[in-house]
Amino acid sequence: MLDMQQKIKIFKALGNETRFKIFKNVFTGGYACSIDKKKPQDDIIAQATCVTTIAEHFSFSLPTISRHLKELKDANIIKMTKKSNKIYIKPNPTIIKDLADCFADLVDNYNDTMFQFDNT
Amino acid sequence: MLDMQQKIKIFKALGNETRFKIFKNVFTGGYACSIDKKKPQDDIIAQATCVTTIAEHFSFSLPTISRHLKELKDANIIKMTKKSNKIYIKPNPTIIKDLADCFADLVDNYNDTMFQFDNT
DNA sequence: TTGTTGTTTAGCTATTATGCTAAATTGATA
DNA sequence: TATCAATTTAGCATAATAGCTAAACAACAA
Repeated sequence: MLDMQQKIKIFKALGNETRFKIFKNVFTGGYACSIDKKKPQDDIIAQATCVTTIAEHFSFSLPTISRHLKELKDANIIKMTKKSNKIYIKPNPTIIKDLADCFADLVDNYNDTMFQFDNT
Repeated sequence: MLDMQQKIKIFKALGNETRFKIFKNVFTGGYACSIDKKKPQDDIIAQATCVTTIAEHFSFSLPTISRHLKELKDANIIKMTKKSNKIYIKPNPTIIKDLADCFADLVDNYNDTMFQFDNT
């Protein structure tokens, strides 16, 4: 699935408050692109959002948000699709699923083999 | 369960190669404390490991590893128990379980409500 | 008491991360 | 073509991170 370096990249990306908030909102649909709200049915990625819209939710500058988004993209947490002169941002649920599975496996494996631990 | 700041702390802690390796090995039993190997049955936390033993697996200095362990402890990822003049390190599986659950929920919620996404 | 082992703290340096503004780029539109 | 809107790149300042060595501390052993 995910190799160690990929995992570390994901953790690094999510270990920053601004990026974590972006991640959470992108995933839970917390953002809506103002333009798309007017004509959702016209657009195949109507539920996606764009860079400027996300930046509006923060007090940081647009370039700063842009760079945070790049990091989330490089960690494969979000997907960015250019359409005309805008970039639509979507979550990448498969990678988060992989991460959840990897943690769950770790815990399962731990419970199976290390039951003799005293975890007080 | 975990609030946002706790999650960010966990991600920050795991977003470093050395700490990630320590975390992985502590969880999977990759370390064994040399002293305890001689008399495992005598010790209630025989499967645990200690600071010096972990440091032996890295080319970094002992103080450096000590500080990494402190960060993992502060993020609640590991538990450190002092016994005589040694500190035993154990994983904290509950927090990792919480994290796995939180990711899994995110994905489930995403799949339920955002099925109209085109995730190509 | 003196020494030994295990660990942390202090203080330093180098690198990385995070913010900014200004300028560049890209695509759409008048 | 000129302009506008959306985004990124460049260059800079500051803060945080991660490494080191030396020194301190804590518990045990001789």
